[in-house]
Amino acid sequence: MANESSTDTSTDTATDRRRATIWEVAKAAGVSHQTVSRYLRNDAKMRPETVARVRQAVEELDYRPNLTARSMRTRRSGRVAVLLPAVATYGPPQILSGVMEVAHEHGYTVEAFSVEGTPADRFERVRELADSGQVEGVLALAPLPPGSGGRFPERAAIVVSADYDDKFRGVGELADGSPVEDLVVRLAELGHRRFLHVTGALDYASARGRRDVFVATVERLGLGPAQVIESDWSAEGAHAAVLSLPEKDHPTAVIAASDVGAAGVVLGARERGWTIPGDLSVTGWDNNQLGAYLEPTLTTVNVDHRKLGRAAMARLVATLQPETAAAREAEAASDGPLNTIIWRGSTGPAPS
Amino acid sequence: MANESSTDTSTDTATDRRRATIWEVAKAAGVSHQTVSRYLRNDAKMRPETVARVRQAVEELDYRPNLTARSMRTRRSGRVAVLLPAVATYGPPQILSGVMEVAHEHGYTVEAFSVEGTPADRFERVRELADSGQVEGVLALAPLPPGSGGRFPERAAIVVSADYDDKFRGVGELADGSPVEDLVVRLAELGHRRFLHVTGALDYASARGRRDVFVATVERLGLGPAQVIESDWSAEGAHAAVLSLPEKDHPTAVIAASDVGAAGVVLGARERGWTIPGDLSVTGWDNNQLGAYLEPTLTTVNVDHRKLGRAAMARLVATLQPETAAAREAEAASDGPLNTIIWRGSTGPAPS
DNA sequence: GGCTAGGAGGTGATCGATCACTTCGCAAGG
DNA sequence: CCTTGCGAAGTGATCGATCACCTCCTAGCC
Repeated sequence: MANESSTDTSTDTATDRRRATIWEVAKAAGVSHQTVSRYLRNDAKMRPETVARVRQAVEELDYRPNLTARSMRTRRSGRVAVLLPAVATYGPPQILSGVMEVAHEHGYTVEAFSVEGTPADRFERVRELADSGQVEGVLALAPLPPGSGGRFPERAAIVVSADYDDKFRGVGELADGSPVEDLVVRLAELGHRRFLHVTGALDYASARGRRDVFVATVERLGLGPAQVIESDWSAEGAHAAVLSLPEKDHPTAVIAASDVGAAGVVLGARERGWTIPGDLSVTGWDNNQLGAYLEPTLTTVNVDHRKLGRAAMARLVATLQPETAAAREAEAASDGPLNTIIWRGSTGPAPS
Repeated sequence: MANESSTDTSTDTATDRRRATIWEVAKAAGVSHQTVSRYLRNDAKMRPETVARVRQAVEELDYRPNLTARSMRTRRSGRVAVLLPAVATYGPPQILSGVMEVAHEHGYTVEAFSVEGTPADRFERVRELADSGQVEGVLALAPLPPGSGGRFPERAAIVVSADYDDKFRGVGELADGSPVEDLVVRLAELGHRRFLHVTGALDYASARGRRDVFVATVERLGLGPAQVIESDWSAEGAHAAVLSLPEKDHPTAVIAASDVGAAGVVLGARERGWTIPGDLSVTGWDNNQLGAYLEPTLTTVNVDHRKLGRAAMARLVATLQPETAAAREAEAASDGPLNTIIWRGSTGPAPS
């Protein structure tokens, strides 16, 4: 509403007032340009008096190093590219916050790219970026085609393809499906014996991860062959899955791969006359804010997206600067839990 | 799960295989470096034969222009900065998608920054960015302090502070509160006469915008002094607001500033024994996916975030390249609606 | 034939920093 | 007294493009 929006400074001011160069600073300080350069790079071997003179000149002229010139000479751009999926319908910005935090902490600036299309398209884009020499590294927050790992015979840029998929659902070491194990174990303690997992779209690595953990856990607990119905994150898919269940000996606990899917499960259960959590316990994933206001309130998994982003960029930085690998360790060590389960009203003891 | 994650190319390959320069291309093509430069810049006045020779040399050497060197000479970085709020809990990535789309369409790369703290901190950061000469423009997707508009006496970079606030809720010309008017009018047609608006946090421009439109519309329709209760986007605040209403002649329609707030309203109404939409109609904002699964399903406002982002960057580009201002017009003209109301079960005729 | 116009391409300077050497000055050691 | 060593600062080359200006050549015209 206020008119503070859309402000442009007069372009002429911009043009004629050029920033001072290292030479001008040198002249003002009565030293050589190289001495100024030393000052900028914090070279230890300078007389305090000289340092002071340069410092003053820098301040008077409001000098700032031209990073373009610097990076031309040093052949280091100090930039990393982050590839974001273009079509993310879900995908918290906190992940990007975490990414930027770590990048800036290590002196990198972040260039954002988005890319439409298939994983193959993305792969091509990443190659291009890595090959362009514009950036030192590429962090792909969208999945690349399976097996593209070894296929980066490119130049300067190093690629870390993080384990995220199109919807920013984390998988792999960063955010694996392990909470599924906790969910199943706890529900088993509550007496549940027949479990069902309604998956996300299985071309998503995270969906596969959750399914795999589910299957492994159910079998480990000796709860018979795991029941899995493939779906696609949507409520409709989960809804249909519930309707397809047999009336007799139907599952009493459903692990959905998303909150939206869980909502579909609840809807389907209602239509079949099953009460929740009386006849059926349901869990979701994502901690959607409205989950606490569903009827019943929804048990879900909360994901610390910022931490996810931090870990991803820490990995890239560690690859770029092996000597700073300590950073990555530190990052890994700073673990509070990445995922926490929030138990609410949609889960309860198994029906007797 | 797959081991395609975290891949680093051998650094030595990166180091020794330097990209060919314009000079090497020139030598290979048997022309001068300047001719190669002409070829790159698509200079019209070249003999087709020469063009072919250069083209072949470029391909053979897999040459690509060093953009750092170019931008050093041309003094144009081709980069714009986008300032993202660090703490956004809500804030769809589609907005960033839209921003990047338009930037890339116009040949800019996008540098992402986030910033913690107060609007004043952000303002300082924007100044710094604009002043650094690193970027040609800054797009602030977080609000700056009121009145900071005229205070950018900086160099090259031009600043457009878009009308977004900490939670990416759009306001102003891009996404004003006008859907509020439609909501109120339609509900009035359904017989409602006593309206209540539960605001978002009023330091957010978008919250103020929605409130202002609400007040204006209610008064225009002659529905008496508008009833407004200040809240903060949260469910708790909205919940408390409902509990504070009088039993007699309470409002029959509540416009909440967010879906979460609407959920709080619904909860409060339940506790008071009011049915929805029988005794009370409720509307939200944001089109949270779970809104369709609340009891009752939630009427809400869907916002086209990608379009929002496109419009914002189009504005910046138009400022940077006034001659291309056509772009902005085109962007503005390509309007499907930015906001659409989704009517669902939480709204209905006024109680008789 | 001579002169001009303009197409096509070449030459050298330049952008603003860092790097690799060189130089200067002073003190310690032989 | 000369040499050596080293701290401190200076000189010139360099990164890879573009810009400004110059040269060459040929066609066209009087």
